[in-house]
Amino acid sequence: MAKNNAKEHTRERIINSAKKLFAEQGYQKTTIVDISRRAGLSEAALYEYFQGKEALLLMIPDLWVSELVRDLDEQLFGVKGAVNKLRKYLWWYMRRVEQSPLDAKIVYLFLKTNANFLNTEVYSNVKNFYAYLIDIFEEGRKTGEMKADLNPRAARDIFVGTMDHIISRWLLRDMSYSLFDNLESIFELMVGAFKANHSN
Amino acid sequence: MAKNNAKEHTRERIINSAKKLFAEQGYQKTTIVDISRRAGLSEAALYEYFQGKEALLLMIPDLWVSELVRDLDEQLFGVKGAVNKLRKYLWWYMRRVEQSPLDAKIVYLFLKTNANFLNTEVYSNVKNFYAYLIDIFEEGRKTGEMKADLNPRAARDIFVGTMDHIISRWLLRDMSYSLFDNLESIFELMVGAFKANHSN
DNA sequence: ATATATTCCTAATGCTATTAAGAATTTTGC
DNA sequence: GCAAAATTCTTAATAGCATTAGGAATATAT
Repeated sequence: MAKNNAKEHTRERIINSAKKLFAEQGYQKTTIVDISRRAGLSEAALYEYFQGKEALLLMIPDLWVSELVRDLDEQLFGVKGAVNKLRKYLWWYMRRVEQSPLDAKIVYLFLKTNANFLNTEVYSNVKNFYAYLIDIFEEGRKTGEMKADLNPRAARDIFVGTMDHIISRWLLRDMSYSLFDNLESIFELMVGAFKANHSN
Repeated sequence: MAKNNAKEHTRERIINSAKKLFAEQGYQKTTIVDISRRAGLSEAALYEYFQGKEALLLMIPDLWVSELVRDLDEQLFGVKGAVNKLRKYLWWYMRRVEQSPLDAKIVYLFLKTNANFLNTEVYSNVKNFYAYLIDIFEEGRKTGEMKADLNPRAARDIFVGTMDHIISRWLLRDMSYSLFDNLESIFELMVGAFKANHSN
């Protein structure tokens, strides 16, 4: 028990060191020595905990994204209406990104360029995450809140694309402004594409 | 002259080798030896032509994007109406991506994660490229073809985000389907957000 | 035809990920 | 409590790769 705690603690120290360094300096410029020093270990000891540098990179978004997926259900529980769900989805996700910029940076800037991305467990979690949107659009279509001929996949592409674009820019610009700037007007504009025409 | 031709030819051979290898195996897994072998040189000779591996990476999108910017004006010349311009913009760009998937892969998957991206000349070209959209939305707003209260920057974020999302997915999936699948329905849906309501 | 500049090569150099070999420490079975 | 086994750790290789040194081969110019 003391053992498992200690081991878990060391593991976390390594992950946190890696997260900070990857996000600060990028994956390539961060060395195993940097990470192990910051975690208070020799570099060889790190290999007792992780298979290598790439495995360590993949571990970070794995933890973050699976926690996000767990949280999503709860966040949308009780929200009524497809448009309200969409809004909640966007604001909630943006806040999570704002709260964990290091994780977000790794997912958006390093993970997606990794050749193994499509084979990772992270990827299947990300898919779940986006699949939720399909359900929301389906619901909106069925209840008449959204266009009767709405193509849920097309709508999802627009929604996800816009969201990811805003986040990527924010990360590239080093989080120097609020993620929520202009979010309202972008959301309103985008939702205008999905909503049924109020012929009043 | 013979000299300059020869030099230019070697330069191009190096760029083409790098382009192919970066796109195939990724930036990290491609070595300078790989590139120089394929170009028929020793690795040291390559350094007569490029400062290093990263400079070589940046050269590729630099050439591509600046050629795109040059072409854009001509392509939109004579197209009437903001929505028609938007459509032409999207279809033209998708075709260019389809025709130069190696360049596109490097821009989308390797360049944007590079810490120096914002300081490159490529970046200012990309900005020009996207700035064009602002003009189109302004025009649409003024002529009444689009909403009177349209926020051009918000509209651009939606348009660019969606476009980039579709392209990134296509590249990650190894270009295994047509980029134009469903493009029409996505475009129609998106444009619905921008167009003025026809109260007829 | 010699001097100068260019393009190129082989052989370092130095950095970094990963592994080897085994020491120090903790855990386990008694 | 304690010896054996497992674990966690360290220093010292090893090997791959980007980049540079030093100079040879080739082309250019006067």
